[in-house]
Amino acid sequence: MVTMKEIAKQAGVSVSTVSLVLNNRDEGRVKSEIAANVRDIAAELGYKSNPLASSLRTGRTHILGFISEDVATTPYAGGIILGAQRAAQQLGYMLIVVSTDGRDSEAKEIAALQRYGTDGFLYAKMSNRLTGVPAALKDTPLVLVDATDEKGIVPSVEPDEFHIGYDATRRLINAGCQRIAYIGAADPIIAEQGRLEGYRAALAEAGRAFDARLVANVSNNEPALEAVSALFDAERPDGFFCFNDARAWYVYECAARRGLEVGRDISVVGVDNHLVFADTLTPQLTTVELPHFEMGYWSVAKLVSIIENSPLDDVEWPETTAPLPLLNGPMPAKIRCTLIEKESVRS
Amino acid sequence: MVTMKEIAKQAGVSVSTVSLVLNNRDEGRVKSEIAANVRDIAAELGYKSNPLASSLRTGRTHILGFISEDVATTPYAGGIILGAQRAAQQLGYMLIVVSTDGRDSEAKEIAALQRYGTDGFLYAKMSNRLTGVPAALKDTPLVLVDATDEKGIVPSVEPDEFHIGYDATRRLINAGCQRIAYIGAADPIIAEQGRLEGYRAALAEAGRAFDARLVANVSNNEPALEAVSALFDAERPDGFFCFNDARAWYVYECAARRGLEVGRDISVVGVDNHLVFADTLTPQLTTVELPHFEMGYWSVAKLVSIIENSPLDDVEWPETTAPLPLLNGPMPAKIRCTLIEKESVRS
DNA sequence: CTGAAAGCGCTAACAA
DNA sequence: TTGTTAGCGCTTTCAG
Repeated sequence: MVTMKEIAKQAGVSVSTVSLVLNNRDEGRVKSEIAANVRDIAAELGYKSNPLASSLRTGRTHILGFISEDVATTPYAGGIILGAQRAAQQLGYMLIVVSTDGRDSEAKEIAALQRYGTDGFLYAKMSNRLTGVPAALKDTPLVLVDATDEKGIVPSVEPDEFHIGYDATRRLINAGCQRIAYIGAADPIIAEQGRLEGYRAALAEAGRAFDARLVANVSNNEPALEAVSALFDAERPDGFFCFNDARAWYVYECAARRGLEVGRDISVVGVDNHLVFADTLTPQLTTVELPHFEMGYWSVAKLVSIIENSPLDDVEWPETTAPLPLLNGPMPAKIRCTLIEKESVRS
Repeated sequence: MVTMKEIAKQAGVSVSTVSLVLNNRDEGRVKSEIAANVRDIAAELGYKSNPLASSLRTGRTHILGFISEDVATTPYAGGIILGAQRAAQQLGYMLIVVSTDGRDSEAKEIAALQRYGTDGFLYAKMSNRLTGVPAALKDTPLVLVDATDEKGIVPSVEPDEFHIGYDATRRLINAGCQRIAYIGAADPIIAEQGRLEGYRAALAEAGRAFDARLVANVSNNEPALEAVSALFDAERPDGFFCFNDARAWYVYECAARRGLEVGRDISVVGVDNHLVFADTLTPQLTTVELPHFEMGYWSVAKLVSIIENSPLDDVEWPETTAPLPLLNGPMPAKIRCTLIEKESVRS
């Protein structure tokens, strides 16, 4: 590893000058030719700053901690982490991801991260839950990811749940479905409430009455299949909006057993958690894509803006697939979901 | 953060004495009462070493890099990473996971990690592939995870693919299946070859002829379902060994369409990549569990033993579910897979 | 058995 | 405009 000392020697200047130049603090402090020379030598020698050494002095490690309960075990989280990592890399930070199983390991992991001088934390939960914040994180720069602070204090980045439900239901309406069922989640999470509201709003807008019999709230367990099965037979829906793709699987299974074909006899829209379905396996499923990558990216950008006390505006946005408008016409296609940013309440 | 300096002041000794004691290098160098006193004060004050500061002097950061191509995007990897993280934590290391999409980002990520003074690297691929090793990693302590070095130089930890195929097929034979199909992968990867060999060996051992018509090698794409469907109708197998659970899904779909019930009419064993199936969704699927957690754990333990030049024996093994023996009798159940450790060729 | 002192790579006052 | 110096927290000779 080439150090500033070596560059200083080669350039015939002192280390502090090199430090000034390489940190772009040389404006009006170092003669421009010297600065240029230093930069040249640094480039030539392939100098890479040693962030650990500088952290000792500055107290900034440029390390970010990403904490999630079980997120890292699910593919769902992959995109978020990828996006977070990309943002971190572009902004000159290193992301350390830890997934904690239970309450106890969480505190331990946080402590371990803090020993490494983490500059700030991302805290992620699955499926937009209301959540408390670990005490150890109170006094650190912090952004919640796909979660909402129950006290409304900590800033967060989360999906626009209402529009997920709204867009999905609109799509089914536009596809000509007459009886649209909602296969929801049994847990009291924000995602569930928001999506259900969106479903109702879309129905109302189309002048249709809400019918509670068309709604099944199920968990990820054995009886779920029976519940969906019962709904299938009792109500004979021709459209299904599913809370996630695990729920969509139940619909697929029921359809297969009844000789119904998805895409011809019934239409299904599921929110994509990447939990169950690969695209190739379920070609007829219309998925609402959660912008996981963007969620991760945005979260890190926001965290860094807090840490560096800089505006969020000038972060470079990654090239991303163009948002797909809500189309009339045949299924399937992708529906793009938007994100919400909740500001911190404390100024 | 409480520093050694403070402890030294409180104890009325110098920092170096504190350092000696807290690193357990005090034997015969520091009077035992003083040592005890220092330890007490450290505990009382809740002293945590600052690994970054010590790394400056020692050149060891106790940071490990975990690199994987796309592993982090798939749930498959979750267990590996969890295990790796656990081992790292127990051995006093911090694990930084980066997943690279393509070749270019890989080099960049490695460089970024190396700037943070990574002590060593884990390099993971999915499904046990033969792989080359990035040039930048040549001179670092390195262990391959679920992959095999094509040159046979770098040590690796990987599943025992042969036994996966063997155990799965045995299970189907013992369950009474007469015509056992193998739904394999189309890619030329070690996992595929090994599992197929295991399948053939189990058949041979049972005195059954290998029948190529019962084997379908498919990719994760649309035609796969047709291929499985064709096999279903042409050969009418009553047992299926599937390369992974994505392949098992095709079998489920085909069965559902034909009114066949898995667990009654046909038996299915799939290798568990957690890609498609949650246990609750496919109660009748017998899965060969890949010991992802253990693979991650073992890999890190091995890497650390290389870095610290210490024997692998005294690493504490995590409590793990007892291995399930191969049972005669009814399906379903779990089959446990063992791991192989390949030693480095260079002594 | 213990402490003083140097130094890891870098930054930030302060002098010059 | 540049260099000197001190110090971040820790480890490690080397004297005492």
